[in-house]
Amino acid sequence: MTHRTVGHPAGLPDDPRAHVTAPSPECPVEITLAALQGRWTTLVIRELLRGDRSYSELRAALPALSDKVLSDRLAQLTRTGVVERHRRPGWPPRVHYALTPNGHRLGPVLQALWDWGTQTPLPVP
Amino acid sequence: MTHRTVGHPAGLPDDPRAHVTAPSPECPVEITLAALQGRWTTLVIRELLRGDRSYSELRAALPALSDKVLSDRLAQLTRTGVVERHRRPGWPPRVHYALTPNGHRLGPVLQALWDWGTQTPLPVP
DNA sequence: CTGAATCCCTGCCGATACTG
DNA sequence: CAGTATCGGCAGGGATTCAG
Repeated sequence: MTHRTVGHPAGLPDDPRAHVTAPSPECPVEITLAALQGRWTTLVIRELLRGDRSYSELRAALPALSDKVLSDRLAQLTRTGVVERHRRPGWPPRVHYALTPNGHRLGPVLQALWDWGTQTPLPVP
Repeated sequence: MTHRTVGHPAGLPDDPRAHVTAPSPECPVEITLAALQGRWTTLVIRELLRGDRSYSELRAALPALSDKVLSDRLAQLTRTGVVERHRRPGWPPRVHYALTPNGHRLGPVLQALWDWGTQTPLPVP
């Protein structure tokens, strides 16, 4: 959502996207949130941060995740440049999924999310 | 979503939430994503990172944001411990919103999201 | 001024069934 | 094995209107 949150530690000196007054898909914050968006997304990324996985390995690791949503998530992550598909020719079909370099850079991002969550009491519903 | 993303830099040595196999509201990553969730949320936080704001100042800063969604967001952020409300007695009613200490700690989180987004090419639709 | 209540519409996600 | 097709329920969010 277009931030220049605190100081200018790492962003451009005066990025115009830091001053937008409405949600914009070009804002870096929204780009990242869009990549992480959707139920199960971060769990799939977590599995792949531990190493490459085939489709069935992902299904086994996340048993409650349906085929439809799993392939949706893998397609989304492929579109957003987080994940790469690798097809092995022959039979039976074998497809491996691996994080791209960009995908690996989500490690620190998830760590930041984890850290804030551990310092925060659960909201009282 | 329950991660222990890379190594154990800051999390507990063996937090069970790092191994959950389904989305869980107790996972620190999900707690944070829930706090940031929803359209306009991060823009509201950005405004408040720049300093306290009254309701009408927030409306002026984000003109395309409707009353309903603005009060929804402020209620959500209050529930999640990010924002505090301060009513000024008297007339006309004046309400100021300010980040809590926890809210200020979202600065580095948004910075991490910003940084990843700037290193990532926009997906080709 | 600062919201809450209502209505409607859209898009997500889960379940099930089917294909290369 | 690795997906796609289809359907339905439900929640998110925008516009408008009403209230303290």
